[in-house]
Amino acid sequence: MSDATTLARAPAEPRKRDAEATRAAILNAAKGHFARLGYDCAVLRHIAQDAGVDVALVKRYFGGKEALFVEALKASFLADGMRAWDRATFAQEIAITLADSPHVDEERTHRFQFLLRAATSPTTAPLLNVLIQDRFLEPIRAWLGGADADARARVLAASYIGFLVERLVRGEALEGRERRVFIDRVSAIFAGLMTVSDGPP
Amino acid sequence: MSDATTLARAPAEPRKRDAEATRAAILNAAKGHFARLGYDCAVLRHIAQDAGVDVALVKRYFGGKEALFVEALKASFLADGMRAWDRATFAQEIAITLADSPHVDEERTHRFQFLLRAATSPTTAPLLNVLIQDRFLEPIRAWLGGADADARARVLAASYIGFLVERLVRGEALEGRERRVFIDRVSAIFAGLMTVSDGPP
DNA sequence: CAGCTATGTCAACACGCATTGACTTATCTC
DNA sequence: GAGATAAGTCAATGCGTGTTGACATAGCTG
Repeated sequence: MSDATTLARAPAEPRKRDAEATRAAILNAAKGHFARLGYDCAVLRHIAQDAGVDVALVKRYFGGKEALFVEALKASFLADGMRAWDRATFAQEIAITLADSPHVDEERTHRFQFLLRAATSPTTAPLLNVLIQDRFLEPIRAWLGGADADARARVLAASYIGFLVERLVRGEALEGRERRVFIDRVSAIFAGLMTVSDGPP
Repeated sequence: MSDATTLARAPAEPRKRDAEATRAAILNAAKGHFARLGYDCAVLRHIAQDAGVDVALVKRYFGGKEALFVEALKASFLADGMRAWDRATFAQEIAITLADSPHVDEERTHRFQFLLRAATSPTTAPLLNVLIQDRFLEPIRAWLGGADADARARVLAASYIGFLVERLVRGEALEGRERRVFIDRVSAIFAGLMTVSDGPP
């Protein structure tokens, strides 16, 4: 396998010299690998190979693995934030996505998987607190609005992550009645968190 | 640091020769390390050192890292299952625990962290499907009972895992009003999942 | 075209880890 | 008490990884 790939890759394209482009290619490959494998299991060599460049370039452009990780994490979150979700369909839409297979949605949930992997790796968890607050919790909080938005955002974010994990280990879409009930229950939870509480002000 | 511990440990106790005991010590240390660090970041040498034995013994008694992991995982789940929770206070109790710092509860949630870490490591995730079904989802399902217990158990388990992650990255207890609202919302979710649906049979 | 600089390549190094087999010694049996 | 066997120790090996600096060359600049 190893010699096959080596031989196949070698004479392909001498690769145009373009700093911007290769930097972007590395970053892009890194996002995927970190999201799929987490910091500890991701391998620089594989990332580089995926981007079609030499490993040494990640040092030149990013300085090291950890720096690359931080950069990729930021870039992943820059994407769209808590964009204009339709409040009427939000809960249902998310629930359906979560009932599906993890593979149908890879593009959109990549950044959340990234977050999940980062949060559960003991190496990277310490780097997260600020980013979580600023780019994850805060947008959700703002989008939710109303009283106690901070606590509600916390619960919403946590549940979401949990469903993400569940979908990850489940590996395939839910079917039939279980799927329907799952969607109902999950969307009920999200919907409940969108409404402001009945408690004292 | 290294020489200090080495010197301190060396002349302490020559360690009685007891296969059962050392095997148990290794397993016990392993449970803690795997739960805290996950499979990939856990280090056999540290586990052995923690158990007060030589690394070579984990090979003798378990065969290798992966085998030790599986053993520890099983042992962790054997503990008590979904034991006799009081249905009246269940939701509230869990919510309070989740609002607290992850450190106050280490003993009881160790096995769930173990599960979480195992589920989110790409190396060990494949080993989990059966165990998840048999020793995690199924007990919850049985405890919940009623219609659509499988789907509800799924949602309950997923939410719980999510809250666990949130508490993990939060690192400290919630305080004041945010804490109260958090507890209310979370226990509402769990309570909701305990009641059988209003949908069609 | 000559020469310079940014860009890309290569081969090694250092380190941590799991694994392994040969060696030592306690504990038990006859 | 002598010998056997289980229990524990030690040092070394091999592999994968991040990192690094020396080297090659494309593409621009004068």
